[in-house]
Parts: sequence; C-alpha cells; structure tokens
Amino acid sequence: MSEIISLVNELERKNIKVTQQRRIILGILNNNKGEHLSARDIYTLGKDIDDSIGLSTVYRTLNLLRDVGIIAEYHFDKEFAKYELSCQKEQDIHHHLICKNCGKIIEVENYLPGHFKDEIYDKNQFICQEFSLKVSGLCKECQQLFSEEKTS
Amino acid sequence: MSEIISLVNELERKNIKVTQQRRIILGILNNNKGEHLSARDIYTLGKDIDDSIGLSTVYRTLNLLRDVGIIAEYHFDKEFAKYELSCQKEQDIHHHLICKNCGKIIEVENYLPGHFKDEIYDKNQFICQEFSLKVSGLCKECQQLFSEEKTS
DNA sequence: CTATGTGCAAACCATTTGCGAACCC
DNA sequence: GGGTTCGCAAATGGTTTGCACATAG
Repeated sequence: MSEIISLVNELERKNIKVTQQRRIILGILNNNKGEHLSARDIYTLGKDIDDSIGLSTVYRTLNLLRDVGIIAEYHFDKEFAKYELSCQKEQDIHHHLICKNCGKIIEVENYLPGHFKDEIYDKNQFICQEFSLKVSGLCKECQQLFSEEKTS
Repeated sequence: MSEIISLVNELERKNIKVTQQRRIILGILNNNKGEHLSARDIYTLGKDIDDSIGLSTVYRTLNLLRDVGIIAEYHFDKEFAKYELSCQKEQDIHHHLICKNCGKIIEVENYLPGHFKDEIYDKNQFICQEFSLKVSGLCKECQQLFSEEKTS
C-alpha cells in the first residue's frame, strides 16, 4: 500500500500539516477502501494503532479531509455520517442502493451518461466536483419476505 | 388547491387516521411544493394555523409520511433533514446541485436515462422506489468569486 | 519558536421518547 | 369506549467546541 504516500503528499501540497493522527486516519481509510466507515469505526480502529487518539480529533480530521476533497461523506437514511476515500479514477465512481427494509447498502457501477457533467455545466453553469446517486427500495431478500407475508 | 384532498384520501386508503394536525402538515407541504422545509419550518408555519401544535407531533407525522412514501426526506450537507412532497409524476422528478461554497441548492431536471430503473433491477434484483442525485460543486456566482480572488 | 493540532470533558442541538390527557372512528 | 395520537418536557446521541498542553515545521 504505497498509495498512502500519495495521500500524504496531497496534504503537503495543500499546506496541511501531516501529523501522526492524520497519517493514522488516512491509513485506516486506505486499508478499508470500499467500506463505509463511521467516525466511531475509525476511532476504534485508530485506538488499536495509537491508544491515545481522541474522538474529537477523528471528527476534526474527517471534516478537514472532506473539505479538501480527499474523502467523501455520505448520509444514508437517518444514520450518522459514513466516510470513504474519494474516487480518484472515473471508473471507480459508484452509487448506492439502500434497502428501505433491512438497511443493506449495495454498491453499483455508475449508470450516468458520461456527458452529464457537461450537460449540468451547459444548462446551469454549475461545476460538478462530485456526485452521488442514492436509490431507495427493496433488496432481493426483502422482496421475498414481503411476498411470503402476503401468502401466509 | 384541491390536491390536498387526494393526499388525505391517500392516508385513508392506507388506514392511517386523518387528524387535524396531519391535515395541517399536509396542507403546509402542499402549499410549499418545490421548497425544502425543515421540521422546524413546518412547526413554525403550523403554529400560525393552530398554536397548540407540538414539535414532536411534527416529527412523528413527518416520519409517518416518509415511511408511507408521501413525502421525501433529504439530507443536504451536514444540515438537518428537509422534506417535500414526493413526486407523483415521472416528469416532476428532479435532482439537486449543492454549492460547496455558499450552500445554495439548485433544482435541475432528471438527467437519468429512463431505463435506469430496469437496469438496476436486471443487474441487482433491486426494486427502485425512489432515487435522488446529489451533485456537489461550485455555482456560477461562487466560481466568479474564486476567480476574482486569484486575480487580486 | 510559534502557529497549529490534540485530548478531554462539557456543550450543542436536531430528533426521539415516556407519559398522562385529548381525540378520532 | 378503546385504542391511537397529541403536547410537553426530559432524554438521547452523534457531533462540535473551549481550553490547556503537545507537536510539526
């Protein structure tokens, strides 16, 4: 995992101090790509590496990384915030299907037409930096549960 | 505004009691289509109609209406929840551009290909009930601000 | 050396909940 | 009339903040 170095470089390039705690948090995010971690998850994982790390530092760091675009923050349902490294490559972009019944989150590929960023700029003069599609509905398993209920 | 009647009918059809408070809240949502109201906004507006209405009733009612699909709940940024009537007609579906600098929310038409619900079902056996696209970036005005900063 | 970051504990605040009274059907 | 809903006030819990100390550069 040498990608952590490029993440640290990105901080330096933005004139953000690279502290031990920030390095730890970036490492955790980098080792859990594709996962959606809460601030508490990251705090717990961080404790294993450096027991003295504080929860407020985790929050402050996550807010900082979000503001400079290194990580993405999601709010699924009424749950608390979840974080993951921002997608660097266009083909890494994915979206989320959220089951209204069991809360499961399924990641799916990007369904949006490639030109949609341009379309948004042409029509609204709005520069799209990030986008995320949230689809709510019923997952395969919960559909079956409901059809069983009806027949019983 | 006779649409309020069809909303009330929808409640009755779902065997949900139609109380004075629920009628008031539906009315407020119906009179503010296209707006994004917070629970507090609705509470304040409701007070003007019936001063005795309680904030917890507003929350309980909004949760109820959300669960049965009559209203949509949004979480923009770190802000608290915002609500609006669900789109009844396909062509009412819209998405949101959120400016990272000033927080302004711009509504735009649905850019997604019409067949995308089917695509999601075919590939993931997931039934799409609702979907919303959130685009973060810079609005026209804030782009100008940034370019002025650079030149000064 | 100095501005910035950190840990702790307390504060914050939108949202939820418990309970007795009020209300809809 | 009986179960649901309401209003109030108190509790909840994720997130933020104030402050004294530690640390990066």
